[in-house]
Amino acid sequence: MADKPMTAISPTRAEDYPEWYQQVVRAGDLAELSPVRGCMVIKPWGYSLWENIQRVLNGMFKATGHRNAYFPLFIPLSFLEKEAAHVEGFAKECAVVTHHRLELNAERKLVPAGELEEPLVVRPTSETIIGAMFAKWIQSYRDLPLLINQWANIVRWEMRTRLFLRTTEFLWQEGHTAHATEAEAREETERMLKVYAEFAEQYMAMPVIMGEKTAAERFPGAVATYSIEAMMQDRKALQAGTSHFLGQNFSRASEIKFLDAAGKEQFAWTTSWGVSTRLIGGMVMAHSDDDGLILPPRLASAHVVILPILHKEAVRTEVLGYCDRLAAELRALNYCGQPVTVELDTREGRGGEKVWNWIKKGIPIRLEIGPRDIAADSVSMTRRDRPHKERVNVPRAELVRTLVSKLEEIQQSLLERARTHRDQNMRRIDSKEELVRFFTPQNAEKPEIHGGFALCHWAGDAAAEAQVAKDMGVTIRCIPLESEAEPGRCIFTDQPSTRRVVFAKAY
RNA sequence: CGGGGUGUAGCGCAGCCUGGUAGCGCGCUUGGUUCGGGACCAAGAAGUCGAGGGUUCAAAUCCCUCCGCCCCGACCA
Repeated sequence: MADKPMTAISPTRAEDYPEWYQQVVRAGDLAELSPVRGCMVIKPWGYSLWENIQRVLNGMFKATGHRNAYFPLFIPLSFLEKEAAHVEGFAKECAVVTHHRLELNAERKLVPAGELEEPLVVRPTSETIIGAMFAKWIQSYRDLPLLINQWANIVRWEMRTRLFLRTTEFLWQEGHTAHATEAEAREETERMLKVYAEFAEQYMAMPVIMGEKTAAERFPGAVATYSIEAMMQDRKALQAGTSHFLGQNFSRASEIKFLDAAGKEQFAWTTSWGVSTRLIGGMVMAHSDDDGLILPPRLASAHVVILPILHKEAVRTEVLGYCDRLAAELRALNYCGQPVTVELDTREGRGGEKVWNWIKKGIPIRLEIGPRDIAADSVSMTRRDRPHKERVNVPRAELVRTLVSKLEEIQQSLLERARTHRDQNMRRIDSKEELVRFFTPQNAEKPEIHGGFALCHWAGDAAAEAQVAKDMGVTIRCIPLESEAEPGRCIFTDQPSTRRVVFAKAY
């Protein structure tokens, strides 16, 4: 029996997808678990992904008229109590600060001493505290719309955590806006959802479905919640971003009132929307393979690595000099409005080991340069989206001329690959039996990758929705916004339905 | 919070059943040979065996208590 091909990551996706994911994150040096339960340390290679995400999204938020601000980490308990549904949704996962001082006791142990009059909640989201400030800032219709965003950390005390996908503390961005009319607020909700969808597809190379959440999946306190849903390589759905139309629920709770042009007092209409470091987990699961990370060039921590081949002492200086000059020339190039980023790996050590190191880190392009290449004034290039053996020699001048378009080719090939994968695993399903078959693995002991997105008619029956979630762990991910209206009958209740919704297992 | 598992060197593990004072692989350090795709040889550093208590001449090993972590479930971006 032949051995299976050696892979840098073990287990492979097919063998054990969740474990593969953890190993890819670790081997790619993105993040690791911290001494604090459920919290992660994001390492430099992973954090630069977040910096790139921030940079691009910030530009998109500014372009749509938003401004950044910062609100406190601590929220008075009483603020959270103001909106009934909101309380219910978040109370169970709040971290609470009750003391403000530590003292040494007789055993030389630090113990909390000064009890707070009112406990402070570490923000699980900031609607209430931002609402309190909005109430002060808004008096007139001339103060509207108010379009604010903040980059912040959030704490939600989750039972189970996974690196990037669900951690106790995570980084995110939350936009909060207030408007004079319902129509304007609804428009904003949709606008930002589209910003997220564009970002996911154009930058993360991750195709998404935009849709509205059912009541069961709605943000606590929202009138309507919308999301972008992406399919991971194990065919499960990842909610990658949300946008909420909050109606007047929070403006009533926080008394965000204004005088309209007719001099009449009205409650403002608000929205909120966010994406988090979860996006990084999504990017990993959308593109990486059994040899580790594959990063989309537009967000990659770096674009190119140059690996000088330095075996012979005699030519060492010459090789390094050549590589330095090439690195400088490549850095002067522009990709997607940013300078091309180049890593020059001059570490000691065997070439093969270093090469695999960069494969696992997912860098889009590797260049190996030794005396033979220099003699020919060419470099040996390998693309992370192609097989590792597929190495091409490119004349140096041509490399410099075509590097940017190569990066863009990789970006597009990743998007195409992800789109094909999603489309191949998205199916119209017209009976409950077929749905059960679709989401039932062949091997119940050790479920293989199965299922996908099932497009089914559903007439809005919450009981049927809850039942399928309980029986199979399958939920309605969203009611797609861009699908064609199509009359049909609910696969559970046989009631008339106007359009299909997306059923899937989810993260 | 319920069910299951696990804790021994930086990481991954063996040793425990049948007590005798610490071992393997990877990594790390040093030297050498190698080197155009995951090298090899040699020497070395590194562990209060999760914590506390008990039994014993003797405990990683047996007994009791506590703690951490992981997986499954309920909850979630």
